[in-house]
Amino acid sequence: MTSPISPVRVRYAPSPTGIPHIGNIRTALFCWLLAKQTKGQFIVRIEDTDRTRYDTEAEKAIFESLDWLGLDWDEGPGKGGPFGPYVQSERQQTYIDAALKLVESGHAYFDDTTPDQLHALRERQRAAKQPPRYDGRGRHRSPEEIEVSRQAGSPVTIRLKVPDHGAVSFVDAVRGKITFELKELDDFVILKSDQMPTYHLAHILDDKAMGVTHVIRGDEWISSTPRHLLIHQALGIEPPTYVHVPLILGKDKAKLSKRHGATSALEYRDLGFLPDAVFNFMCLLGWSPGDDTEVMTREEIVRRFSIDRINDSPATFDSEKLEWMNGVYIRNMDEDTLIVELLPFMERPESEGGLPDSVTRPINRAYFKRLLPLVHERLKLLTQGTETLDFFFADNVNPAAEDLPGRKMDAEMTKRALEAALEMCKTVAPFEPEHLEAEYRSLAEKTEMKPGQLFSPIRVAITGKAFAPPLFDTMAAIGQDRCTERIYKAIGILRSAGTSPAE
RNA sequence: GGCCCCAUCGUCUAGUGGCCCAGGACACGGCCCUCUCAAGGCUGAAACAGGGGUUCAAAUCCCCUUGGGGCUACCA
Repeated sequence: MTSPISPVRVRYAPSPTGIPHIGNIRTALFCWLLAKQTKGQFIVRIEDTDRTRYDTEAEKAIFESLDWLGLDWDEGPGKGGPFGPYVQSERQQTYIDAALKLVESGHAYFDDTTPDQLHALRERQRAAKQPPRYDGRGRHRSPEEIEVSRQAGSPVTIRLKVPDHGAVSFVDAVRGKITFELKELDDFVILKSDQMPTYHLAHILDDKAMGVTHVIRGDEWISSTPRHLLIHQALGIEPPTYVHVPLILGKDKAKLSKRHGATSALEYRDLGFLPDAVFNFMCLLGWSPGDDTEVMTREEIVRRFSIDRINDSPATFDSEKLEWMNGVYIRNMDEDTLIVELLPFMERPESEGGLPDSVTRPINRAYFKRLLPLVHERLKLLTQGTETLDFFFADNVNPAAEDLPGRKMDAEMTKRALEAALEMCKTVAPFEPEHLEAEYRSLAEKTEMKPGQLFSPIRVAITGKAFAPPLFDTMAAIGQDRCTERIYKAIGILRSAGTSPAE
């Protein structure tokens, strides 16, 4: 149960039936980590044997997610490798051959029970309070009967013969020994009537063919592992090491799914999260390095990762903590890198969260570079660039009258503050942060206001917001003329509010 | 229903029989810093699901109960 030191061959084998969610991708992450750590291989294989649920978009999303998180694979689609193809639908013949061989060796048999009959059987069992289970009726069908069904166009499957007594057990690398009674299992389908294998058959054949040493997969597979063990036995091959990792649950403690809001890696990307932060955070869901370290580089995680330290219990996804960690990563980022990340978000159309459409694209980089230090440590998400910087670019700042007064200020006092501020703004020179601060502080003294009281209305007048970067840096960056205009405008807003009957 | 898995603060977790009247992190409260918001510092509240064993000693081992989850498809 110790971590392997010899190189592993591990695979991430998603089925393209939906956008992969965090729980699913986290499994890929664990695979990747183990491969990197042991200098083994990380294989990606597309399990598209369910033709009815196949979705091109899902397949695209799988690769996009992997790319975005930087989980590069050694063998797989688009990359090739010595054991291809890495798409199951292209390996169909091997599954058919194997299934047929299992029939020949007496481990499996043809079954022509129709879906309707199966359904009726289950209904009867349910009504009789019996566990719904296939009753093995196909075991007694003669080759002739099967042939008749086949000619008649009835669906024919191949099922594995499961012994009706005995038990199978295996040692899971994270949970230890797990045993199942065989009488709990029914004869299950290994080759469907459309000649495609089920997951159970296909993955075993592929893993064997591809030399997979460790099967790392979600907890939900524990219950089908006895089936997989049985197939190995029938095929006369050794099973791999099983590593069942705990599931990731949504806020309601149910297995993560679409209805939990943002659940795919790609959604987090679009929300403004950094791949490194998501990577780091996901590693900590179901694994920990053993001390209190949480923020780690990829290299550090690769070095410290171990199967022994994978948790037994499921984790609930807490996006608040992810947001905090994203902030940490943003703060640790150098400015030039951050600019590159931030610009695309701010240059999106206004309707998609970008700067107002009136602001010309591309954004002036030199100006942007000057602004970034003012907000750098305030950002938690890349999408927040727009809201924290928009007033530097757009001149349509339009504060509401009731937002202008600071704490413990009435409209009259606010107006006085702004009028004094306006006079100074027109003439003060140089228009530099230190000088501005000194001047405005003495203005506060002269007008017998607390600095905060004077600064508050100015801040709102200039930025349109109660929360903004340091005032004088902001003013200097915006420039004397634009500041003057904005303060003037704010006074106007205050005046008309004061005279309106609604007040 | 049956089978399987799981069970430490709200959340992620440390803890592998004594170092634990349980440590860290997020979130939350207070204080400090401060032109606002952040960031930072200090600090507070907050958990071993319950019951039985085993042991000199249990969050840690065993059993039961309870709770949660997964599976029970010609889906993966």
